[in-house]
Order: sequence, then structure tokens, then C-alpha cells
Amino acid sequence: MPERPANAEPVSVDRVSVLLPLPLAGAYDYRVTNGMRVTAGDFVRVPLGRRRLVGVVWGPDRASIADAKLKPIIETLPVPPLHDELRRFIEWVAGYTMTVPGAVLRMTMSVPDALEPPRAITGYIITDAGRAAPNSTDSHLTPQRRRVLAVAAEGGAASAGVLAHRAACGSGVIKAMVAAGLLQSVELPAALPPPPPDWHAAGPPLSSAQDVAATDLATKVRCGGFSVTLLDGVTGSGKTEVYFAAIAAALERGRQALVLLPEIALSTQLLKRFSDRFGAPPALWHSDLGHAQRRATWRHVAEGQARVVVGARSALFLPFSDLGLIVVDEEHDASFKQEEGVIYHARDMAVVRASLAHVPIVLVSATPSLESAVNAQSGRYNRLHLPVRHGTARLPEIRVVDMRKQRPERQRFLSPPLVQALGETLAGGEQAMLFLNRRGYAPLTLCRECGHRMQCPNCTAWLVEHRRAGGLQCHHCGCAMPMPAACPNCGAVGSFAACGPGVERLAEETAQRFPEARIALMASDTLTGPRAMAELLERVERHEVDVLIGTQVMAKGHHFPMLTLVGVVDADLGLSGGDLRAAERTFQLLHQVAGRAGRAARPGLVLLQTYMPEHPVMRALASDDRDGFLAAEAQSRREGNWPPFGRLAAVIVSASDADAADRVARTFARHAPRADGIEILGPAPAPLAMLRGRHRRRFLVKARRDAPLQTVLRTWLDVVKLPSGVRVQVDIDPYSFI
DNA sequence: AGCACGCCGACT
DNA sequence: GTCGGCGTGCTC
Repeated sequence: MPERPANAEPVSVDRVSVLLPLPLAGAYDYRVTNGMRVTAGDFVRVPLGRRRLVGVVWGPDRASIADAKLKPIIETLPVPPLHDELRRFIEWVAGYTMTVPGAVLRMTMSVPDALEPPRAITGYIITDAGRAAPNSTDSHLTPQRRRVLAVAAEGGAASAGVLAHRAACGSGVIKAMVAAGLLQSVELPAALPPPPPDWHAAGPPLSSAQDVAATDLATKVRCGGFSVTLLDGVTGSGKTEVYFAAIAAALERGRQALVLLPEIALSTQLLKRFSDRFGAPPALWHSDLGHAQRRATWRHVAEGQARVVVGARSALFLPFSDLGLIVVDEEHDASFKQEEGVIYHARDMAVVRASLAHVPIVLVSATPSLESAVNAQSGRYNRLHLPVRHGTARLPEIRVVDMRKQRPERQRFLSPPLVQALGETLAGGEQAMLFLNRRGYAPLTLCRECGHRMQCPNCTAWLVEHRRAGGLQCHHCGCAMPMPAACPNCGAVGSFAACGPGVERLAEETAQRFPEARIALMASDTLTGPRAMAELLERVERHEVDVLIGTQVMAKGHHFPMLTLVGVVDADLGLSGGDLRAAERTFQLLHQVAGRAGRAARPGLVLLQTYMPEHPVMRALASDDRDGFLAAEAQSRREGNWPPFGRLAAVIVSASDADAADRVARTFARHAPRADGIEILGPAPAPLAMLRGRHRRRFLVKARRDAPLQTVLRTWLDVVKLPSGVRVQVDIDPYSFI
């Protein structure tokens, strides 16, 4: 049984504050009735209005309300209390992201069910009478009852639903048979905790660089205490085995480890390696988890039985009983940024949690974020470098195709060099990949008669034509409509022209050019689920696919030994739009995509189609000069005082009425504070001026690193009283500028 | 987040 | 004449 945290101060007065997982302004006070013992961190059930809710004892009462209004705590729940470390983390995140603490607590208490005493699951077993019944002469059994008895005699205890299903009857039959004494009910044991990973097992042999890094991390874990280490190694250098050594050290100390991943669905290879290494799978945490599984895992984490959790960003808020290590794999990945509700960056918040828990954290990447690279450079973070590819594989050759000189034919998107390379690859019996980060058939549909462009009614965005699914779709709000028969503006029939390529259109062109090639499409909307993904990957691995065409979902690390050509159809795509991190992100993405080519003994070739061959991103990719690129990027950010050298916040005012949004934005502008080291830019229409039917105006707040950004924002935003229907959202450290 | 209270349209 | 829409406000 886990112990109470030693650092939680007992709160044995007759009033305490309780934080509820609701967006209330703060914790509410409750009365502790005589004889009840409550400690900060305890999960308690309290009345709120006419509801009964579970909250967490947060500390001494805030004395904010008269005794007469206080309601008593109903009961304490038999769950390990929330650690001091996690309570401080919740408050820290709330303060940093400028949300109320209850909203952050809600992320920890995302499985309300897990807090309730596990309800007993009733199973049924056959009785002696039931065993005898089929052979007894005087019993007249219905066929259903016979089948149930046969099923029940075979196996052990099973729930009514399972028994009924196996015997192909209704569950009413089971009930009646209990009454007749043929079956009896028994209590089924709760879901078993996952088997503990075995840290004794030796991992695969390590290269000397791996060994140095592994020993360093393991030592940090054994000694405990906060430290940040950037584990920086090219694709295939064996970073995973290195941080597995750190996990083994945490397990050896009897502590838990958390591994954060950007996309859990894409990590089957990681999970397999984990099981191979530790003889048992880790506990998983992600949004696709079933309810029962969530509930069980939450409890196992809280009770310390789940030793290693591999999860998406929300796993950061799990109530670990004894966290000893955090690993953030693919730390540069933009999907660590949560963009809805509580807006936070899981990598940055993971560093904070590690610091509050006094444990080491490892940030892992082949293309570190500029933030992490700068911190490693300045010595704030440790750096471990794995310079060479493990094994025999060579890095692919990256060539830039200048699209101004090597133009594709009209309405085609593959340049002559790429077509030629594709032909050679296919002729050689090898596989190719075409990368284009654009779903659907064509990103823009316009009328040739009047020039009308098909636009989303709710968002400032073109509608994307999808031929496979049929019709037009908005990729921002999800609205879909059939392709109209005539132009909605001029009524012309058959005048629509598809402009630009999506992956579907590329597949069409590839099929026309190479009719023999077996082509597969891989985009988030063509994959119906995690299984579809796994099946497609297997088909590619078995070489039942010659050309794999896809979007970003294809970029993550899968090993395809026969894949020797990668064509990046539009390398410039991510560079437009004035996004602060556009260059950095494009470099990371294309570097990752390029890494798909030639991973086994075969040399790989990567062709980057670009109209900007002189762009620093293209040059850095072609000359494999990641550090030079990062240094140049850092320099330009330093000059502009942009992150990570300065800080940034976005304030977005939105309303369904455009005038209301404008009025409120102007009011904010009039009250803009003049604080030292803080500059307020705007208001301007947000990059998506209309999103999901709401008009958006944006301020960018640029602050020196040492300026009290949140404090200034708080006082600014508190001055303006919002009319109904107008919302203000603050995004500290904005990433996507959408 | 829920749940109630509170003021204006189509029905037993 | 009521049932019901969801806008606003409160919950210790």
C-alpha cells in the first residue's frame, strides 16, 4: 500500500478548502465534521448546489465565506491522496497558463469513476445441482439452459453478459438459472495490475557512445534530484535503448517512470521494443483508451502498481505515487502543444513537473527544438550526443529540385527528376514514398467563369475537394458538403477547376505515369483507426506496395528496408504564413521524412521539390547541417527578441458577431498596459479570422524574458468587462499561429 | 461544469 | 391557456 506523502501538512481544523475539478475561480471552503480526519491531498466528496462532487482537500480554509454558509464534507474516498508535488504542479500550471486551478485539476481527475470504490463485478459459476442436471432423468432443461450449463462447466467464473453471449441466449436465462439453483454468483477479482517490467534483464549490446549516455542517465536517476538532459541523436542512433537504461534505473530504485510521446497510436514499434527489453508491456495512456482501461490504469498509477506509463501529453497529469523519471520522446514535436481548454505545452510542463518532483527528465530528439538546443548550448540543460547511426545503415543523399527550372507539365506536380527517380526505383524493385502534407484531392476549387472560390461558411479557409470521400470539406471546422452542380456565384455549370495537389491527386498522377505500380494512400482521413495503420504498414513491409503516398502521419519512424526513394512534393508548404517557427518546423518535418529512405543496407535518395532552393531550410537539409541551421535560426530569433530569447503570448478575442469582436478588441487596445519590457501588438484579424463561426481578433504580447508577463496580462484582461457572447482566450507561448 | 431561474414562441 | 428554447448567474 502506498504511504501518505510525508510532506503533506495535516489540516485538522474544522474548515478546509477543497478544490473541485470545475472552472470555478478557486477552492471552496467546507466544514470538517467532528471525528473526521482530513489531510491536504485527500479526495473528498462534498456537496455543491444540489450536486455531490469529488474534490481534493487543498489546504487551510480561505476564510472567504461565513460559517453559516459552509457545508460539511460528506466523506473521504479510499484513494491514495494527491501528492504535494502534484498539487503544486497543478497550481503552477494554472498560474502559468492563466487558467483556474480547477480546470487543471480536471485533467488529473479525468476518470471520476476511478475514485469510487471499485464496484464488485459479479460472476457466475455452475453449482453441483447444475453439474448434475443434464444427466438427471427428472430434469427437463431448455436448450438455452443446456448450452449455458455446458459453457459454465467448461470455464471458471464469468459475468452474466459473457455467459449469455457464449451460450447465445439472453441474460434473463442466467438470472432464472440462479433462482433455480443451477448457477451461483461469485465476486470476480478487480482488474489485475500490469505485470512489473523486469529491470534485471540485460538490454541489447550498446555502442560506446550509447553506453556513455546510458550510464550518465542511469546515474542521474539513481542519485535523484532535478536535472534536464537533452538526448540528441540522429535517426537510428539508438536513443531508445539509452533511455530504456534510465527507465531500468528508475525501476531498480522501485520508482515509476513516465514516457511522453506525441502520437501513441504510431508507437507500436516502441511498445514492442519495450516488451522485448523488459519482458512486460508498459501501462498506456491516451485518448482512445476504453473507459474500463482508463479507470484501471489511473488507479494502478495512483497505487504505484503501474511502474512505467507510456502516454500522450495528458499522461503528464496522472497521480503517480512515486515518480522517479520523465522521458519526453520526439521532444520537438508540435503536437505536445495542447491547443484547447487548458492551453499548455506538455514538454515544457514536463520539465516543471520534474523540477517540482525533484527527478531527472530526458528530452529526446533527432531534431531538437530550438528551445532545447539553446538551453543545451547555454548549459541550462545537459546534453548527451549520439553521433553515428547504429549498425550499417547510411544517411540518405538529399538533393534539391529547383522547380523554377524543372517544371512539371501543366496540371502535374511531379518534376522530371522525381519522375525519373521514381521510374528507376520501381524498375529496381524497390519502394518509394511521396510526401505531401495536404489531405484530399485539391486544396482549392474555383470557377473558371467568374473566379469564385469555394470557401467555408464558418472559417476563413478554402474548402478542400475530397474525391474518395466525395464532396468538399473544411479542414478547420470539419463541415462537409457535396460538390455543387453549378457555381454558387454565377450559376455556370461544369466550370469548376481543381487547383493544386492533395495526396489523392498525387496518387492519380502516379497511377497514370506508372500504371503497374501498386500505390497506397496514407493520410489521417484514409486510416480508419490504429488497426488500419498497422495493416497498411504490414503491407508496405511485405512489399505489397510500391509507392506509398501520404501526409504527416507517414513521417514518424517506421522501418521499411526496401524504401530507397523519398520525394517531398512541396517542400515549401510549411514555410508560408509568417509563423515564427515555420522554418524550424519545416526542417524537423522534412528531416524526419528524409530519414525514411535507405534505413537498411541500401542507400537512400531524397528529392526535395522547392521553389526556394536558396532557403536556409533547403540548404541545411541538403548539406546535412542541422547545427548550422539551428545556430542561424537562434541568431535571428535573438535579434528579434523572439522566443526562446523573449516570451510571447497570444490574446484572442472572439465572438460570433464580427462587430462585437472588433468593439471589444478596440476596448482592449485602449486599455493596453505600458509595462517595461512588454510590447503589445494588435489587434489584428487572427490568422484564421473566422473559425468555427466565430470572428477572431488577436493581440500578440511580446515580453522580455524577465518581464512579469502573466501579471501584466491578468491586470489588463481584468479591466475590460466582457459583453455576453464575447470570449477572450490567452495562449502563453503560442505555437500554431492559427 | 451542471443546474436553476427567467423571460418569449408553438402546441396538448 | 401551458411546455420549452437556452441566456445569465451561482455553487463554499
